[in-house]
Amino acid sequence: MTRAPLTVDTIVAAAWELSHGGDAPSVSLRDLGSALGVHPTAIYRHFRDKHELMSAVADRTLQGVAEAADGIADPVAALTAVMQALRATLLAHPAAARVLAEGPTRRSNEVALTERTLGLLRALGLADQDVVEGYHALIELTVGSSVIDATVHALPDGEREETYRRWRADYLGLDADRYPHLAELAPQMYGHAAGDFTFGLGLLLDSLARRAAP
Amino acid sequence: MTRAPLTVDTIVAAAWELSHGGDAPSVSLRDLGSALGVHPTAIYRHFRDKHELMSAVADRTLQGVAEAADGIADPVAALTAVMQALRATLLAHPAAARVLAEGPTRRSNEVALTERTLGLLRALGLADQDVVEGYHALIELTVGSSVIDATVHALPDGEREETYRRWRADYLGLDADRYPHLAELAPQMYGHAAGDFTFGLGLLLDSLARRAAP
DNA sequence: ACCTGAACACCGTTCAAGT
DNA sequence: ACCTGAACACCGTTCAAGT
Repeated sequence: MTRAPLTVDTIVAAAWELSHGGDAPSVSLRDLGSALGVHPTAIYRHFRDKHELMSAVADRTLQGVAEAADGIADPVAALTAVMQALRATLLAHPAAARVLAEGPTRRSNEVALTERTLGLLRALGLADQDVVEGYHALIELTVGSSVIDATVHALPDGEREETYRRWRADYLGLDADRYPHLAELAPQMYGHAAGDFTFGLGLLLDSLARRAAP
Repeated sequence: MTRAPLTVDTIVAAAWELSHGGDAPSVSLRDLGSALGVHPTAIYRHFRDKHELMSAVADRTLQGVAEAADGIADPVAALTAVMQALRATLLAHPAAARVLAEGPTRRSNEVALTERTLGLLRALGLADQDVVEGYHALIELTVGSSVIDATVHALPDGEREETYRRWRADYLGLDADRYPHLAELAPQMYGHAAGDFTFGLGLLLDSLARRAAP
C-alpha cells in the first residue's frame, strides 16, 4: 500500500500542526518530512523555499479570524473581537506569527481580515485616511502584544506565573532612589498580560471613535 | 605582538556592529569570532550562550533612548520622543529587536527606559494602574510597528518604494465586489510607514491624556 | 511527475587539549 | 586563565539519480 500523494494542503496542514505551541519555536523541514513520512527535500517539489511554506502556514492560522466579527452590530465591539481573535491565534502559533510580523503576505485569509477591519473602521464613520492609519495602528498593537507575550505564554501555567513573579522581584530589588517609579509600581506590573492588551486596544478604539464623532 | 584580551565589552561592541541593518538578519558566532580575530568558541568563556550575548547587545541598542526625553517639558511630547527613539533603534538593529520582543531583559538601559516612561506617564496625572497598562500599550505598539516595518526598512530606498508599490498593486488587483474597501483604499495604504506609527502613537497618547484629565 | 540519496555550506555548542 | 581544534547534532538547499 502506497502513501497518499503529497499535496500543498497536506504539507501545510502538517506544518500547521507542528507550529502549535512555543516549545517548538520553529518547524524544521526534517521534522516535517518525517511527520509526513516523506524525504525532507520532497517539500521543494511543492514550495519554492521554506519561507513560502511558512507564509502559507501563517495564512492558515488566520482562518476564521475575520469571522470573529460575525453577528456583532457595534463596530467597536466587532473590532475588539477580531483583534482578540488575531492575538489568540498568534499566541498559539508563534512561528507563524513571526512570518506575519515581517510584513503582509497578501494571502486570502489575511486579505479577508484586512477587508473586514477596514469595513468596520469605515462603519465607525472615519475618514479614509484615518481608516487606513487606524488599521495599521490596530495591527501593530496586536502583533506587538502577541510577539512580546508569546514566549512566556508558551510556558506551563506554573512556570508562567513564576516568571512574572521573578520579573517583579527584579524590579523590586532595584535601588529605590535611582528608580523610584519602578520600585513603587513593580507589584502591579506583569499581573495579567491579556488585560494589558485589552486596555491598549481600548485606548486605540476610544481615540478612533472620538475622531469619528462630529 | 599579541591581540588585546577579549572582554565582555569588546565582544558586545563587535556584535552590535554586526547587528546593524537588515541585510544581516542575525549574527553568527563564526562571523563574530572572525571579526574579533578569535576562535568562535572563545566567546563561551564570557557568555553562557548566544542568547545571553544577544541580550547584552539588545541592551546596548537601548543606550540613550530614555535620554530622548531630556529637556522636553510636556509629558506627551517627551513620551513621543522616547518612543520614536525606541522605534529608530529597533529598526536599525532588527536582530536585537527580536530579543527585546521576547520579553523584558531587565538590563540597565532597558530599566532606565522603563523608569523614564513610567515617570512621564505619572507626570501626565494618571492613576497607578493606568500608568502600568499605558506603559505596556506604548511598548507593544512601538515593538509591533518596528518588527513589522523592519524587513522593508532594511531595503535600499528604491527597492523599498517598489515593494510598497507592489503591495498596493496586489490589493488593487483584487475583485472589487468581494473586497470593496481594500480596492478603494489600496492607493492610500503603505504610503509612509513612519507616519502610520506616529498616528497610532498619537491615538494612544490622546486617550491616555484624556484619562488623566479630571 | 514525483520522490530519494548524497552532498554542500552553514548553524550553536561541548569538551579535551594546548599555552 | 584563556583560547584553540576537533567533533557533534543540527540547519536549509541543490542536484543527480531512481521509479
